Amino acid sequence: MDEPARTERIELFRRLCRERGERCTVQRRVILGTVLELDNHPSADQIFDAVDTRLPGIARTTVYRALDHLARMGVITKACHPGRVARFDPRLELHHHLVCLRCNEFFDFENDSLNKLTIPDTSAFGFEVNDYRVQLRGICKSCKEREKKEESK
Amino acid sequence: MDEPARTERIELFRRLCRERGERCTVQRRVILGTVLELDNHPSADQIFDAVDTRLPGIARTTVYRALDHLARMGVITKACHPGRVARFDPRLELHHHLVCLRCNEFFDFENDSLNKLTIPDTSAFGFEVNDYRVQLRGICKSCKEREKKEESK
DNA sequence: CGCGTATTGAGATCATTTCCCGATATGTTG
DNA sequence: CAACATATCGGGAAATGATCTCAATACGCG
Repeated sequence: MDEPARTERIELFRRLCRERGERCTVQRRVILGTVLELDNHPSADQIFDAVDTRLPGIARTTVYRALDHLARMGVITKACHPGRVARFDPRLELHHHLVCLRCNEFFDFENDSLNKLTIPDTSAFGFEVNDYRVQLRGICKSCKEREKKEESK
Repeated sequence: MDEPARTERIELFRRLCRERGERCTVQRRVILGTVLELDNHPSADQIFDAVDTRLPGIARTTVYRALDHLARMGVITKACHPGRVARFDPRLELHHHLVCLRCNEFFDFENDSLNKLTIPDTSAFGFEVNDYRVQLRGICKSCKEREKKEESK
């Protein structure tokens, strides 16, 4: 994400904090700024490494807590995927994912017609929908190549 | 899932194993049968507890390995969700999920129009799509109620 | 500027999953 | 249907990822 967009998102966070009486700490702002620079849906650990160069000595715990807070505030989101480590997504706008069922990796996927779905009525569940993601599930390029190689042995 | 459907799925597993030269062990069959009886997308731990009553003394490790194998064989799937423990889904047919971004819980959701999407072309990524899931992301009933209660304090 | 309170840092702890290796069971072949 | 080669199992240890606790600190309000 480019610099103006990052600044804008950080300002949004600042505004939301003020409105909701939440604290906009240095750590939270730097962590947010860092996530916005990473693509490929970084894990907490990758984010920690990147943040540690900007705020040396920051605690791992703080990163975990801040990421949770940022997600609760809606300025980043937690990604849905089949892997076991939490992964975060700086992209709030509608987009979709290719999910590999072999290696659990996932990739952004843009598609106009998938962006035009009408959100169905979920009130019977008392569930309030904010947005949606389509997950196209299958096998990624590198897993396919690896399996082909193993077969031919 | 009812008994005839479970038997059929286990037979499918047996057939696939034979075709692909994989071993169809007692443990794998019992673990598969158990997952098919559980709804609500059981975790490995819940599955272990349930299997332990049928094959007392089974190792936790075996359950983890078998679940992985069953997913690789395509007779169950790993679910995509924002939580940190792996969850498995006995349902192979097209269906969708309501995903709560507060508590990370998710629920099955059936919808005809969501079932009719045409799978877009992903060949540019070298990605082979098997099927898809739409995840409606938002806040579930109990989280909404809990937050309302906390607000009014 | 000063106060009350939420957040931070550090390390311990917990939960979940994976690894290692000797023992066992599976599927195949004669 | 017995014996063999090999993948899988069991058990315990280890790794990984996330959370808890509590004293010290810093944020935002007035």
